[in-house]
Amino acid sequence: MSARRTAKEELSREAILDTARQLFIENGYEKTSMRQVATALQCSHGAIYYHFKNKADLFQAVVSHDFSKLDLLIDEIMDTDLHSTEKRRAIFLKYIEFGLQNKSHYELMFMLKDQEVQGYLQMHPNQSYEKFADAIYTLTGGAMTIKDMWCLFLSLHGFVSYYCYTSQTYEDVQVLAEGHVDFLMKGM
Amino acid sequence: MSARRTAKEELSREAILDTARQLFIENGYEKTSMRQVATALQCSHGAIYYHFKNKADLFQAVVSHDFSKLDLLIDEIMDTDLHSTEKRRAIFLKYIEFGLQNKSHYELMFMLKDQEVQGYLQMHPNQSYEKFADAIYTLTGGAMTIKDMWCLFLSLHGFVSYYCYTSQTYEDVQVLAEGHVDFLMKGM
DNA sequence: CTTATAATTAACCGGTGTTCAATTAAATTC
DNA sequence: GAATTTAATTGAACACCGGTTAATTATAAG
Repeated sequence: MSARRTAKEELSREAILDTARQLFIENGYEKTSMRQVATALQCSHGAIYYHFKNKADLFQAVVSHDFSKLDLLIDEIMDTDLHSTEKRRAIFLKYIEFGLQNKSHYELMFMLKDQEVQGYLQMHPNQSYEKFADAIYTLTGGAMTIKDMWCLFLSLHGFVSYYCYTSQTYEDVQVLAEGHVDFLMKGM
Repeated sequence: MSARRTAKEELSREAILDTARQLFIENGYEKTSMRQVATALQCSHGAIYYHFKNKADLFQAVVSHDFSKLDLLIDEIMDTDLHSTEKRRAIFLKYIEFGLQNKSHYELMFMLKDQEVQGYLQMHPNQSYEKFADAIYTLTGGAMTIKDMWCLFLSLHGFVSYYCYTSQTYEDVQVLAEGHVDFLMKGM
């Protein structure tokens, strides 16, 4: 193969990010290798190092881009004209969906303590909880205590956290997720 | 060094288990190597293979031993003469206490992603849940659905899982734990 | 034509789980 | 007590895989 691709086939930063994202999400940080990413991109593993300093840097780039997605999803729901109870239900479910469709991101936010990556990522894990709590607080008209909101959050987190460690996708456990959300709303 | 140790310094299965447990707990499954275990034991890495078939087998042996602890704690509560509602509360709280007082064990039991080991291990978390579910089922006189029980379990798991990744001890979050249990019992 | 750019490839270095012939201590037999 | 057998341990070797670097080469741009 030629030592440099033709213009149209040039490796773009975006293409690397997209492929890396997919693999990180699928297999997690540690079980995704630069060589895997390169193979999936059909390029050499060395090429990636032209665009990203190292593996942690690549991961950081992927995650920091996706980090605002959850906030956006919550905003979207808040902007619908659903009834507030339904909005609440939708947010709970969306939270689970997001967590399980971005398992490795979720791990990073709430569960990972890898020092190698930690150095690169100075983010607040509770940032996404704040967004969540604000929304729920608004939707219940302030009728819910801070404490109960935290319990609710932890109970959702339990679902995500558990299924993060299985190979099941969100689609696989969607019905269970809906049941879990119903269970929690019953107690509110 | 001689090719075989003297009788008193012979490598015992128990010694390997104890050292391996410590390392698995400290660093997790994937970041603990057979060579590390051997180094800590001051023996050769080959020696371990005389006592255990392979790494997953060693890990399995460590974890299966520790799993029975939780079952015992539940039995203890069931054998008290508390009222069934109080037993329920006590079991929930004990579950959290166990999880947070054995954070690394808990991680090993419920939060390990390794495919290689999950095959070996998946039986145990489920078995441990069965114990939990049986107890709750008995205490509610069969009034609770299987589904709701699983939700309850996941909601407890959420609490443990979250605080597993903080430096806080069970004592630090005991009040919060009691609140969480109350929150969940309210919804039952 | 020259230069900057972007890709390839080999290589380095350290790590992994696992196997196995060789070795030695202990146990058993004579 | 000596000879033999058995059991436990060693350490080298195997066959990988990992991140990262650097020299090299081919393309595009100026």
